[in-house]
Amino acid sequence: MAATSTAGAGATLMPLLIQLLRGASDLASVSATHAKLLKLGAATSVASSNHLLAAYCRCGSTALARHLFDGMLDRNVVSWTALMSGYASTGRPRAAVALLRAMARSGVPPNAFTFSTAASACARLAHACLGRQVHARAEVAGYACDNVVATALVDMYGKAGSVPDARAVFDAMPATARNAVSWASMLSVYAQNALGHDAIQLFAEFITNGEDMALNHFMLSSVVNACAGVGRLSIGKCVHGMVLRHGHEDNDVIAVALVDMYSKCGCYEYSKKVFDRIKRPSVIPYTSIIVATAKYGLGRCALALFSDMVDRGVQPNSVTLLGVLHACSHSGLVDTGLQLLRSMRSKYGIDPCASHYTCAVDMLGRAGQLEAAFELADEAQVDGNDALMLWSSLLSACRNHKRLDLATMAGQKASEFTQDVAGALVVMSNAYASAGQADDAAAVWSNMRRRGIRKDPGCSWIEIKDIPYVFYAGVVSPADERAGEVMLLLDELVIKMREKGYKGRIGSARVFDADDEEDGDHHEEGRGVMVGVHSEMLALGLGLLMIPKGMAIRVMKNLRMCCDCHEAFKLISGIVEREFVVRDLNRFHHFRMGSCSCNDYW
DNA sequence: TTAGGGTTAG
Repeated sequence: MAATSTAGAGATLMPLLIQLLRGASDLASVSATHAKLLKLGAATSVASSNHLLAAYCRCGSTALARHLFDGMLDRNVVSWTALMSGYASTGRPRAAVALLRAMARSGVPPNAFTFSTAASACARLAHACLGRQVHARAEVAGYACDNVVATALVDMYGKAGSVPDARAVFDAMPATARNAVSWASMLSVYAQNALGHDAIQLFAEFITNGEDMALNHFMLSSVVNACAGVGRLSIGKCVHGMVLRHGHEDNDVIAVALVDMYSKCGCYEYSKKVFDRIKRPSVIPYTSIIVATAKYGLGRCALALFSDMVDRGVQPNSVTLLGVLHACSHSGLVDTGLQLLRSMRSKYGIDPCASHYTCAVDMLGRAGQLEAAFELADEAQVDGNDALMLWSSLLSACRNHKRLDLATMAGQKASEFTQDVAGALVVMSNAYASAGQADDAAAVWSNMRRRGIRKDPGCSWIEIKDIPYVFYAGVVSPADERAGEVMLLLDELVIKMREKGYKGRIGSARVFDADDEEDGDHHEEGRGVMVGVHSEMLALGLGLLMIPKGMAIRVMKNLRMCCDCHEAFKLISGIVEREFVVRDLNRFHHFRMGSCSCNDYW
């Protein structure tokens, strides 16, 4: 009789206890509820065990969840999937994938929940091979066309860097199955894989085809991110308008994306404005603005933002400190930077890693303290790709400071650490060239050509009336309507620059004098002629022709700007009395009235 | 029991 009454009480209490479990986020309350269920004799049913399992996973106790799972007499698909999800979300995605195999052996058939969880685990691993196996299993089981599974697969392929596979899964989804999440996932696949133009294209498609779906903050942040990557200011501004119209201006993730976008599009002031609107900035917004400030060469402002952040009790992370070091590096604040590197651990509890050392080595190298840079590089004790980066950066510092003896040493060190054949060859050819061994350098290049090894070509681009124009060094297609005009304009500018004493090159060949006999073959009606003109010069030329006076000309480049082009941009900004903003691989240069914001320290 | 977004040197 007593037993019946307990069972009766259990039946009444069960929904309440399940409700408690669903809302529980701390281990203590989950354990307490577990104890109550045991007391009621209701803890052994599959349903209640599954609720307990999920609750333990939610509060991060996968060990307890596993213990419970192992003791279950009967397990269904929910039990397996809940534990899998627990592993995936607590940093053990490999264990999650292993569970999928164990599940197959156990004979419990997986469902859509299982496959989307497994795909998400593979996404965390960024492991295309494992992901493909999950995809194949889902296909066989007939769940690959489920919209959640397909979306998880899109995300997985994207995170694993297989963009065409992601797109194929997205394209295979029936249009009616695609929802805001699937579109947003595909968009972020492009954005995360540095395919900003494709992301923007997809966004345009979404706006045209998917008007019935609400434009959500995930999509907005991804597309802002894409605009940042490719420097499409006009689209970025347009999306900012959408952010405001859809009421997402208080979303911190979008705000950070906007800070980053404006900064990467050369509009530091807008970037700062967006940052200043964030009510209580956390570490990521602070880091973002510090990095932006550093890239504009405003080292002291970046340091001020950093101390403001610390004063407000926001704990910096490893990326923040890298940003601060970067600020010191680009503003010549060597002592401050070194102090920070030495006190990272004691002050902020963060151990310097390869990236911090590389940044500090770069800072010393930039300042010409090459011996100290060598010592620090040796001290860093890094290997693999990190070491390649570290020594390559020191190599370029040695070259810039014309220390050819040290350049070959750094080049030798760098090439010890690379498996990338092309990378090693470029490093070595640079080292030879710096040491004045031009023949050796040329031999390396011809060896590369013979073996069909290529590096990505340098290019620059400029956006004019919402259209991006891309230029490669020395490549001006005669079919381009304005190519002739661009070359003519550059010719004229070079003559004016020469009058001001410019001796540099703006291409792979020197700028010729009209009376330069040696290069007489290139003469054309007595005018100086340029061969292999650098891509940023071509972009600037088109900008000067097409962008109305009074508007700044913004040029993007995928490599570092060379010293000669830097000098040329300075002079031209004075000659034509216009402002230019150049975003190169590392930072910004703002040219105005014959000088640059970097004060020639970069 | 399932899917999506932010900062990172050279």
